[in-house]
Amino acid sequence: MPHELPKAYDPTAIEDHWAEFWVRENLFAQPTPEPGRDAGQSFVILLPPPNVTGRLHMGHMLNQTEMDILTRWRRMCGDRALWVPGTDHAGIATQMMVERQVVSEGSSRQKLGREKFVERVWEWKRHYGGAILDQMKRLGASVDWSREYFTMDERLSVAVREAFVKLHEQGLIYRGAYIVNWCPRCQTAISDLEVVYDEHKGHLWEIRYPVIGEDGKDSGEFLTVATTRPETMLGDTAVAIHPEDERYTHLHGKKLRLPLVDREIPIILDEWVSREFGTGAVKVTPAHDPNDFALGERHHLPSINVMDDTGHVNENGGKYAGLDRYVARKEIVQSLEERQLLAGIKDHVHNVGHCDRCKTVVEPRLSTQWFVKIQPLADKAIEAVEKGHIKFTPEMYAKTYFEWMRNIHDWCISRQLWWGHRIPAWHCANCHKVTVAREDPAACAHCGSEKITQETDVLDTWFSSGLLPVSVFGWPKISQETRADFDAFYPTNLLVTGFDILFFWVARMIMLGCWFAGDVPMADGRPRELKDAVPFREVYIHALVRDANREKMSKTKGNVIDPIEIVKQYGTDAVRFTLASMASPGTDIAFNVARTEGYRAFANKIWNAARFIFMNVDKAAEAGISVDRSVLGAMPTVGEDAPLEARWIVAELHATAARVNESLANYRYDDAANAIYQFFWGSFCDWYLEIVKLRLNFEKQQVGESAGQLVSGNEAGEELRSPRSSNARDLRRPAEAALTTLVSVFEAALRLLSPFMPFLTEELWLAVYDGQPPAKSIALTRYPQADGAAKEQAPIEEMELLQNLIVEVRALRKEIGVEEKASTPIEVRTHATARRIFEANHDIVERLARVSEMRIAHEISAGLAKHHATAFDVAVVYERKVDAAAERERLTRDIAKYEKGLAAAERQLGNEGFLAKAPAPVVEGLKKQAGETRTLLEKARAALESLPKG
RNA sequence: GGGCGGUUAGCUCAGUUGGUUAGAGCGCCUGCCUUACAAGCAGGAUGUCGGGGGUUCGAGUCCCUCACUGCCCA
Repeated sequence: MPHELPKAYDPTAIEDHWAEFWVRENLFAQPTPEPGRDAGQSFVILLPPPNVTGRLHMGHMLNQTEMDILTRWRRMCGDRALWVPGTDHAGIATQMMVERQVVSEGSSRQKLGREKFVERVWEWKRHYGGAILDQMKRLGASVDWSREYFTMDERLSVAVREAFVKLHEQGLIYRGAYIVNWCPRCQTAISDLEVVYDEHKGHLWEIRYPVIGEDGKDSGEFLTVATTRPETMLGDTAVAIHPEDERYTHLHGKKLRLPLVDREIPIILDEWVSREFGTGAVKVTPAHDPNDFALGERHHLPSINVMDDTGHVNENGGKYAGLDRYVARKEIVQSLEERQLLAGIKDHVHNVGHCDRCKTVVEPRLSTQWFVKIQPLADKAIEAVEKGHIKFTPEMYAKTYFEWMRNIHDWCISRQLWWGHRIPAWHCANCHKVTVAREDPAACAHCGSEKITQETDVLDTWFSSGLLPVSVFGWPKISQETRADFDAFYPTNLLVTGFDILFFWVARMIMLGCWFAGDVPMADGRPRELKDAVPFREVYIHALVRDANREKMSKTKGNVIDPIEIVKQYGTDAVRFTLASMASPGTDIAFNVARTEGYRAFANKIWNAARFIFMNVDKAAEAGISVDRSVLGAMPTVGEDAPLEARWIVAELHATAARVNESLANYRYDDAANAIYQFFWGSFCDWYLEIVKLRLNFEKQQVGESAGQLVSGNEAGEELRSPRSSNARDLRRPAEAALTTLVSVFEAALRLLSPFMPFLTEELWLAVYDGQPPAKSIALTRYPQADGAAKEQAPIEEMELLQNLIVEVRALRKEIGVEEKASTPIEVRTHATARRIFEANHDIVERLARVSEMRIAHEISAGLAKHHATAFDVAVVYERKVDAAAERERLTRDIAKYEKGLAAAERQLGNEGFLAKAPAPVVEGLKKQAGETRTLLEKARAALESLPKG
């Protein structure tokens, strides 16, 4: 059956097909292992669940490419590989999106009511929620789709509820009025992490507060306070000064009259106050500032909340009630000015917190929320990393992790939303106590009253995603019958993610995982130690994908690259390879399509190599020669009598496989990708394919044409024989052997490449087997592993010598202007070892350097242009005059280079300290190199002198 | 304000415990449609490794310092 491939590789023609095939065939499903049967080593990765509302961006693609490469690689290495996909319900984001939709229909969330609104969100999810995973399918992610989860699934909701109840039982959940970050637009509390700070040019208003005298009337004196948020003065309950601030000593114990509100407030003394900032007197608003709240606690001050859920002044604001906070600010400043209570306005740059989700300025506000007392969980999480149970790559991120973990604040987990896991707590109208329960209670657990209502708040989205490593494998319902998944797959091996969710997600998973998995005994019944309670053993943090100019991609800048678009243009494989080759740990990726173009060319190169190979396989078949398929699928080997190029390419393949495996083990995707690229293009295509053309001679059965004939130089006419000449009686055998090596090396190289370029390799691999593949997919074959014995140096060194000769001849030809098509004789002066190699492989030199005849000579004939290497001198026999000026320039440059190098080497070798202290191999290496440089220098100098003058 | 990075060829980046004359891709220059591939082949040019100081026989690599730059936290 002839293989017919189009001349240029068109990824769009095959990618959709394979993407669908992999999903349809459920190729990457990893079934639950049979209990009690050790099915080998697991490799488990959890996909960081994208928001269900999300669209795939470049960051996702990088993340997924890295995970897919590792998963495919481990799977091919024989591990029980499992990559679990899913989506996050993304509380605020999803609620906002559906809310907008509802509003556009003329309705509203409130009009619909909670139940109907939540049903609408589910409906939305059913229709559009799969979009991002569909995009993922298109990228070829080798996940187990049968295990797809959604954080609001029943199964995962049970885990959320169990976690909450358990923490509550352990006294680690509390509810109370505290200052939280309030988003007036989302109308919910948000956690510290969800606040992003932006530098903002604002003002510092200085307000004069009248001091009340002994008589209870205004004394005529004022205390001036400075504030960036004058509207919060409505809620002031004190003014604080530093106890040792001499400017204000006389005011100790006095009271002030709060302007506009006309409330008496005390002057309090606290060392927290900075004497340098503003006027050294600070207004205290416990209900609207975290520092003030702490001050209020210390000094037992009342808290007066003056803001409602929407950021408008509430009834506590007197005549300002109902005004938006910024309108109120304006009016208050104006009123103060009218009353001559405004001492000044200064420009002031400060950081303002914004809602991570909607960018609205956050209002710190006193409000009743649910919190997790985090310290006990954090302690375990710190220990897990300190003791090395979890390893970070790059290691640097462990520092960031510790920094945050050691300064952690209690986690505000309640959100005033409708979309999410509703907090399993019931308020009693009778005794006002709270009942927290696994099953919905019918009555108050404290007084038995049936007048109970469920808490309306839902949990922070990260509470459920933080539980994923335990919940996707069945926690908390882990019984004798249901524990196989947990035993086989927990802890997961690796988490691959961006640093942006290091605290949001990674840290929370570590805390919750260590906390809850610790209660699950090991498969053999032993108690689980911390090292096995961790949610993952390693964390790989990848960089940010930026645009080609290193700018952060953002919608407002308009520099966002849509991965799907770029994939359509260049092919998924090329984009994946771009990301992999640039994914050096710790460095951001400047995504440059020029690189992608280069890797599309790489894909095309491989495609065409395949065309060449198939063409020859077909030609051979016509001559009755077929490839021995039984040798495919393993690591290729060759006998000692095989031609140099065969021994060389096999050695290179083994060396490359070793390097790729090692690089991947260290998350060096860039090293691995570059090694494969170099092998495929630089070694396999540029050298091996060109040489192997000499051997693929199927049609003609004549003898002695290419083998055994060698023109000797002036060596007394000695006839030299090629080692292959003994096989000359049957030319089919070497051709068949060459074809087999060619195909088997190519097949192995495809497997090596397949985690990086799954589509192209799938297509070509199947073509290699011509409809009779040993597996359904290349992804289910074995990954090439280097065999120590096959990694020999000799063929690599011999080949290098040959390559040097060929390159020198090509350069020489270019310099003296030999036409590309012309073949010329060459003269080579060399020592015995190199001579043997050159002579044995003269046909290679002849073909690759367009040499008509290789003459081994004692001396290069006078007048010929020549080049020098340490092992040989070579000249091209050609009548055209040497460009003496250009030659002089080149030699002068070379001489300068050699002199510099030699001087440096001799300086070191003359240094007694170096000789005494440097390790012997280094000294030996330097001596050898100095010797070689000296040879080259002498040769170059002689050549320069022998050049015709002028 | 605290913490953590980065600075290597025109561009984007490698350079793992200090060890020979610092690499790759892209781009650039020159010549080739050599029937696998012009998305190609062959040849070529390109660096005071941010500045300064130190440790060492030896520093792109370790230490100090300065400059510029990015990120995280408050």
